[in-house]
Amino acid sequence: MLDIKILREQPDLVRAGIRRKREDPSLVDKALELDLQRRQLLQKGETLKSRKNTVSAQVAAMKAKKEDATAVIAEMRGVADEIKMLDEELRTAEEALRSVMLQMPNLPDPSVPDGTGPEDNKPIAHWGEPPVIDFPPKPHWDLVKSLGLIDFDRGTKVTGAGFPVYVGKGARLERALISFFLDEAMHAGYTELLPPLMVNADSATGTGQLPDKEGQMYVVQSDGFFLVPTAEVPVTNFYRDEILPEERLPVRLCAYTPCFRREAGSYGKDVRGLNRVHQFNKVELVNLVHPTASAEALESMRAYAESLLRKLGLHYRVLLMCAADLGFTQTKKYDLEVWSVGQQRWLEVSSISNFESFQARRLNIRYRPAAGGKPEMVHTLNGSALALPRIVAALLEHYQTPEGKVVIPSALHAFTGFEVIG
RNA sequence: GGAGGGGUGGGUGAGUGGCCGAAACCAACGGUUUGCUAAACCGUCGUAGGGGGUAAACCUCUACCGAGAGUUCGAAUCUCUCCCCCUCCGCCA
Repeated sequence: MLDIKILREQPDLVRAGIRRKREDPSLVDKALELDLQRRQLLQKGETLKSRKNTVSAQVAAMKAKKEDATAVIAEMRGVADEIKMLDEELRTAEEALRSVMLQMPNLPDPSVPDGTGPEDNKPIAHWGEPPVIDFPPKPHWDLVKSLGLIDFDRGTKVTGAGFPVYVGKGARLERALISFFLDEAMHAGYTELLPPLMVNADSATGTGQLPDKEGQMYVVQSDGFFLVPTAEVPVTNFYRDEILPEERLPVRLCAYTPCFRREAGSYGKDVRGLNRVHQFNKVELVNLVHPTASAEALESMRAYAESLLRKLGLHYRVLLMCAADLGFTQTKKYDLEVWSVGQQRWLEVSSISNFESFQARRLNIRYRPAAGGKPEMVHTLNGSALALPRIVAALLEHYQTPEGKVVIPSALHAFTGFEVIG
């Protein structure tokens, strides 16, 4: 959520940002109108309440002096109802304003390029080379089948399509990658959380899954919970409604969780193998930082995620997302994509975003300046480090041998306990 | 799931209809005192939203004592619903 004060003070700036995101700038005018209406109602109601308080104090004083207060009381009878009505109107206005504000996207950072879609994302860095393979490389869905690493069919039987079962060395490889990513994060100074896999509606609203993206989450109807679509949700909500001392910043948290996504509407393309599944594993980073530090934090998170790919020896590229391809809550975002030899295409394995104060305002996470003064919103960032399925896909394809085996990169040996599959 | 107890400011904790945004203590911050430290003493010490003020300072109003609704001229205090925590019982990994 944006700060309503920015709308009041610099509406043009906000409109321009919204336009860059290809969303509706007239939201600004709607919000300003509702804001004005809200303040008028507020003033009316408060004047009345002030009078009520004054008169009530008079009644108390009169009764203390054993005077007759019935006249005054009679005069005030009915004022309570009037106040109630005004409060009701005010509540309606506030809800309308909030609903408009919740529809208003975060503004893109000035360093984000213009664009109209994914084709305008800017590749800004490459690392490594596609592996030299002098035989027809297999896609990972063939490899996991022939090597018995993942059983998609039985997963479909047990739950449904998109719920793979990892088997034997496949399961072990998955676990090894999770441990590797978590250990690396710990060495980089992150505190590990193992959070709940279900969250309540407040948490889902705080990070922006609700109200818009409800259809993307699995819902536990009977208890009003949502299965986490990413660890971002429980982890960022960890400090919801809190005021942190400035000395505590930056807060750097990491967490492994399974991620549950309905992926409604994405049937058809790109769903083969591990490209898109309903449950997958991911290690996520969350940073809560001082407002002046978020730009730098974004870069350092990106550099950290890159370091993981380098240790795994995977060919990758970095994309700076254009304004149109930014998510609703994001001001700036990098995607990391690894090269899939078997599919001859790039696969997104990490997305690193700065939300500045947008999420913090929804979540009400503030810090108290060390110098004293009013609490201010922190800036939040998150990034995958990393999402497992496509890493596994790229890794199996990248390190496959002509005999159909797979060589495990040395960084993982300590975690897998084996160096080759097959 | 059943029975009982409870949710008050950063913490402990008082407050059963008005003078309560809320005692007291602790913590924190500023100061006085002090050779240094400690102690003592004085002061400050919640959040949010309006209005005023050129802005900061500051002034002023309103709301908030788990959440919501109700009773009343007036609610932290009484009533109802819900949420959460604790204790005991049951069930259970």
